[in-house]
Order: sequence, then structure tokens, then C-alpha cells
Amino acid sequence: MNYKEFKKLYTASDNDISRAVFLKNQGVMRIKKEKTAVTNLNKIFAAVFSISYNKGYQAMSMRDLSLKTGMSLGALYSYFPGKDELLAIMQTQARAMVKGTLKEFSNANQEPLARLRAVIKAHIFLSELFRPWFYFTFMEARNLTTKGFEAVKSIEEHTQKLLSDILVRGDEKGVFKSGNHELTACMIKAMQQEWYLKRWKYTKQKISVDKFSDHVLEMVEGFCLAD
Amino acid sequence: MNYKEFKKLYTASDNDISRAVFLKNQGVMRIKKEKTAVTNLNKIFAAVFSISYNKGYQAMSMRDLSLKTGMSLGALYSYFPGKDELLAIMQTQARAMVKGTLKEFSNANQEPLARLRAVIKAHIFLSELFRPWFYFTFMEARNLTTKGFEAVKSIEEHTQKLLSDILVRGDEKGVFKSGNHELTACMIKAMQQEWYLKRWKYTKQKISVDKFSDHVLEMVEGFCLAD
DNA sequence: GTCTATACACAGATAGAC
DNA sequence: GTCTATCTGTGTATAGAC
Repeated sequence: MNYKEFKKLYTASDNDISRAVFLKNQGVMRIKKEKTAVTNLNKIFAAVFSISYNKGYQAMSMRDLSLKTGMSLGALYSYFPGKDELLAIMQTQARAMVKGTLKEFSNANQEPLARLRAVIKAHIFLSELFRPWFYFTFMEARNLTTKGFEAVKSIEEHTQKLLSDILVRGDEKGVFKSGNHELTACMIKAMQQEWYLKRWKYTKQKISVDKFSDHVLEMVEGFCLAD
Repeated sequence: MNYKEFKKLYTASDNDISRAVFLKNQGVMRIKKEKTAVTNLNKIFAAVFSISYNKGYQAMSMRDLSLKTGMSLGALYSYFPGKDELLAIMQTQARAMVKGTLKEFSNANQEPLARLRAVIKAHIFLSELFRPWFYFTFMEARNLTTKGFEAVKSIEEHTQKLLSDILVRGDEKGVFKSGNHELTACMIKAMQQEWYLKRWKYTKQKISVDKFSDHVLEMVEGFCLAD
């Protein structure tokens, strides 16, 4: 699977995320019409990413957001109860998306090696498709409340286990070498994260997402595959 | 080399950093006595790390810092011209420390494999010894001015080149496989960074810095060593 | 649903006594 | 060198007109 094929398989877009946010948070937002809400949520999220990419979420003021979206302060506050809650909503939505997608790609493959490849690539490709969401989730996790941060740790452990389970299974089947599978899973996650945390570097070096993900897999397979 | 041996070889401490900051910034700080300055800079840096670890540098107010250090607002401002400058000073100092140390450990080894091992481990061990500095440098780089951020990119590229040069040299000598050495260097850096970015995870899983660094080396050697 | 105007808390920074 | 007191700008959030 390469990135192009991934995008054919996986057709979700920013619009779908905004719609999901609207449906989940109807209780707290004063907007009732779906179409209006989705349009403006798209604008709000795009503005948040654009502003906080450079100076961080804390340093982004509501006035910044108002200016960038073209919406007034009053209008913004009818989409979310407060700045902290907006952050929490976005983080929660991002986590749900990742969890769902990885499960989907994991289930589509039974053999350990094929499953490992699919899960690793799906994660990298998903982070390419929704890059701002991934970067944001990582960098702004600290600004969450304790409960929110627990959820961050929880998904980190969940995706680690998804990988280590595959490694253990492959080990039992004789496809993979034995070793510290938890640590190997951590290394895989570290390499995946590199793609969206240091995107400027790969743009500059003209390394495509396909080249990058192939290299990750080469390293992982070089280390994991039984002789 | 393990972490214990590293600490015997490399005896720098927080005190040395504070002294270096004092000496380099005598032009901008109103404090003249070295001993006073070093003592209080130690307090200031420790407080900055403690506060900004949870909520980020932007969200830390000067009043927070005053409370944590036990120094008044007025006193703080005689150690640095402003909050932004304090950040810049800390980031600059951290970069100088990393650059110097890696060079030292690189030069101490001539053979590509020995040099690769030394540089990789030195970086991980250094990040363990000065963990708050490393975490802070990464997470708060965004809050720097354009010029400051250029410096961040510059050291990222510098350490990447340090690694890729070793790989190229070993490739020529027939010790390492050929391949995309730049990308491999990126992967190594990603794994190293993992150690200080997700320290909570390794504390929880009771994985020591020696175990971690050995695993990184195993993966790298498994991929790089010629048959 | 969206706007303008505004409340009020808290930020960074400085002056000047000690 | 360090303190207290204070200036001034900006932050989040809300009320109420349209």
C-alpha cells in the first residue's frame, strides 16, 4: 500500500470531522443547523491550527481566532463553552479518529507481517492526511486537564499494545524474532511520530511520505523478521 | 559504555550551566557577584522547568515564577531583561551544551561502528542527565522568534549530519550497508528523542536508560551492519 | 446566529525605597 | 540585590441589540 492507494481506501475529510464534532457536542453548542455548524467548525479548526502551529494554543487569543475566522467573539462562543473546552473537544475527536482507523486497518489483515505493515503505514498515512490534527494533538496535550492527559496516555498505550500484540503473535508463529516487543513497539511509534513532528525537515529534504514509510518498514523488518 | 560510566566521564552539572549562562550574559543582567547569580539562576531554571513542564512556558506567569523561586518580581527582572529573553537564553545554552558534548564523544572514537555507538549513547545519556533541558528545548522551540527557530533547525540538521557522516564513512569502509543514510540518521534521532519526550512511559514500564539505549543500538545495528 | 460593547481579571514590566 | 507598589495592555468571557 502506498499513500495514493490509502487515500482511495480511506476517504474521510475535514468535513467529516467537523460533522462528528457537531453531532457529539450538540449539548454544549448553541448552533442548531448542521450545515452552518459544519461550515464554521471547519473555519474554526483551520484557524486554530494555523495560529497555534507557530505560537502554541495558549498564546493564541480568542481575538486572534476571531480575526482569522472572520467571526466575532460572540459568535465563536456559541460554538464552544470556552477556550479550554475547545481544546478538549478537538483532542477527543482526534483520538477517536486515530483509534477507529487503526482498528480498521488492523482487522483487514490476518497474517502478522501483513498486519504489521498495514498498521504502521496506515498510521503514517493518516498522519499525513490529517497532519494538523496530529501535530496539534501531540503539542497541546500538556494544556489539557489531568483527566484529558490521562486519555492521551491511554491512547499512547493502546496503539503501543496494538503493535506489540502483532509482534508477539508473529514471534509465536516463527515469523518474527523474539525480543523485547514492547520496546520495539515504542521505537516504531517514535519513528511514526517523527513524520508529523518534524515535517519541515522532510519537506526541505524532499522526502515523500512513501519513501519515509518504506524506510521505517525496512528498519523494522530488518530488526524483527526471523532469519 | 553504560549510563554509570557516562556520568564518570562527563561530570557537568546544573551549576555549570548556570555559571556558563552568567558568564555569557553579564552584559544584560544587573547581578555582578557570580556566586549570587549562579545560586539564583539555579533556582530560576528549576522553577521554569517545574512550572512549564505541566502547562507550558507561555502559560507560566512571572508571578508563578516569583512564587516558586521565592524571589520577587523585581529581583527576577535583574537576572534577565524579559520573559522572552529568558526563554532565548535557556534555549541557546541548551544547544551549546548538546553540540559540545556530541563533538567530544564523536572525536574520542575513530572506527565508524565505535563512533556511531558512542554518539548515539552519549546523546541519550546526556538527555537523561539534563532531561528538563531537553524536554524544554523541544517543547518550547515554537515560542522563539524566527531567528531563534532557525537556530533550532540548524542544530537539528547538525546532529543529523553528525550521524549520517558516520554512516557514509562506514559504508565506504564496508562496515555498514549502503542505503539512504540521511533517512537512517533521522530515524536514529527520532528514537533518541523518544526517551526524553515520553519519559513518563518508560518510568511507568520500568525501562532503564541502559535498556533503552541498548535497544536503540540493536535496531540500528541490525539494520546498518554489513553482512 | 451574529454582532458590538464592555466587564473585570491578570499579564509583563518598571520605579524607587531599603 | 531585593523588595513593594503600581502602571498599562491584553486576556477570556458575557449581555443584549439586531
